[in-house]
Amino acid sequence: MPKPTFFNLPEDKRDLILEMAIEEFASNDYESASISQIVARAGIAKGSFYQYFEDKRDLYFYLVELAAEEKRRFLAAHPPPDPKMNLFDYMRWLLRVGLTFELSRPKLGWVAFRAIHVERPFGDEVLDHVQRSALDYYRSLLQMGVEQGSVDPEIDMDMAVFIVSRLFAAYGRHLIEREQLSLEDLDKGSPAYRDLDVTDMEEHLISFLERGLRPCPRAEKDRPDDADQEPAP
Amino acid sequence: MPKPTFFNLPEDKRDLILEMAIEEFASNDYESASISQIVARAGIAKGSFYQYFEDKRDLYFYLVELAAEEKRRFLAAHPPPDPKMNLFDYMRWLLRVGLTFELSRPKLGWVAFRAIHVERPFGDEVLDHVQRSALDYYRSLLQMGVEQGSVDPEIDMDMAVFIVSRLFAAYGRHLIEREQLSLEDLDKGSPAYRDLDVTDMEEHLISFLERGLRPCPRAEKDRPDDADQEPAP
DNA sequence: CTATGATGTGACCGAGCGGTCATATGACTG
DNA sequence: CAGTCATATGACCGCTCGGTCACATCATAG
Repeated sequence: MPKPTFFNLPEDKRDLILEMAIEEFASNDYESASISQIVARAGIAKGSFYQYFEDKRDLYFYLVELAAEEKRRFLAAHPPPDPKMNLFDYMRWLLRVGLTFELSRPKLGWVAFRAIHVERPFGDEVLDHVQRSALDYYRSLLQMGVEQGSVDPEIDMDMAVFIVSRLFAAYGRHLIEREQLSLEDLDKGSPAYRDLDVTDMEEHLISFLERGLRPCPRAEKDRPDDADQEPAP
Repeated sequence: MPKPTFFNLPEDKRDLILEMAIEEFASNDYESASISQIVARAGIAKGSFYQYFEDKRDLYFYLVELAAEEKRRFLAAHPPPDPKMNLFDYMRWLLRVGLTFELSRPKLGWVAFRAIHVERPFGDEVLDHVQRSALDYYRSLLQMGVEQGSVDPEIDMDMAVFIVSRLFAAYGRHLIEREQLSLEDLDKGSPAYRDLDVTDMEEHLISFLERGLRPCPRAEKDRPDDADQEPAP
């Protein structure tokens, strides 16, 4: 955790430092992210940085937790209209709010993506529970879908979690790349992306998931015998 | 491209250098991948390295092209039993062969993953065509599926390509992480993964894709009016 | 043998890194 | 005023980096 000194800082200064840190860790590996760059861009002395954080790793862990925390806060601040809605309507909401978050804090999104999917500079020490809690969230959603009757109970739950989590996680970055949106512009709150109409994409993805997950009226296709869903690993 | 000197090397030595280079670029960013580490592990002098490659970037580009080329070769060496088979059977084959490749050369897979999905140290200079050709491959597959009648022609093609490519790309890494397979062991040809029975996972993924993509006998659900597939962006 | 040209080598260079520390600054206390 | 304490600073340290270069090695040709 950052030292108390950091939290005693005026908010502007603290935010500026965090912004520069996020930018650095969003565009570089843990190894190549440079404290020297961060302090230079934030306009503080190297020594000051080490009054705020124990070391590089301290900052890194803080940023990753921050990313998770901010996303949680964002979701909580934009709750679905009806908490008991149909699973796929709920997913449509989740996809939309998740995208809005990713478009407004794209660099924070990259920090999390790197931490979860590309590098683990300190083993699974911290990340593990962040990733796991996201997966558990999807799992409970899908479980709810099964109970609602909107998800086929024959579906393999692990596979369903894999599919939904990967597609949802990739969705934002895919859209950013496809539309060639600039992370800088997005971060500055550029209104550019508001011109985007994503309802079609959203609809295509959700309706694909619905077709793939919902109970299937026809028999389980051509392999009717091995439909067990968890053949003890 | 590497200098002629590199290709004049005895095969063992060349392969050893490449193996160490792949290992380094698989576990590090472009920036943090270290030539010093590579030459140390390969047992050659720093000066020798620069007889073989122009510079770090030369090696990097070569490795990325190599990864793409090796995967193409692997697919070509394990062709599907019947080239005219049903789309989803074809996908089952592709998933299986792709997984086998990823399990036998996992580090090469990481080099490609980093290059395509996490970093572009030199703009889109080289990678673009590698990624694009993979996407075009999936697109033509799906197009074929439409013509076969196994894919719903109403499906949005871009979304379908997104879904299939992301899931296929994530599948191998997901399995490696889930089973906690060691990249070292896999690279050494450890037989460990042969004990794995992946047919169930495979079947779950493919049958999910089939449900999601196949023509839907029922009406287009509850939003029958806006079924256009590309409302000019 | 010598001469030549390709290949191998590691000390060396300037730069940037994470991190430290003696010192400076400034606000508050008495 | 002096004394104290939290904070700010940048020169500095040891290290590693990508890359270079003068030189060593060696096979072949004459």
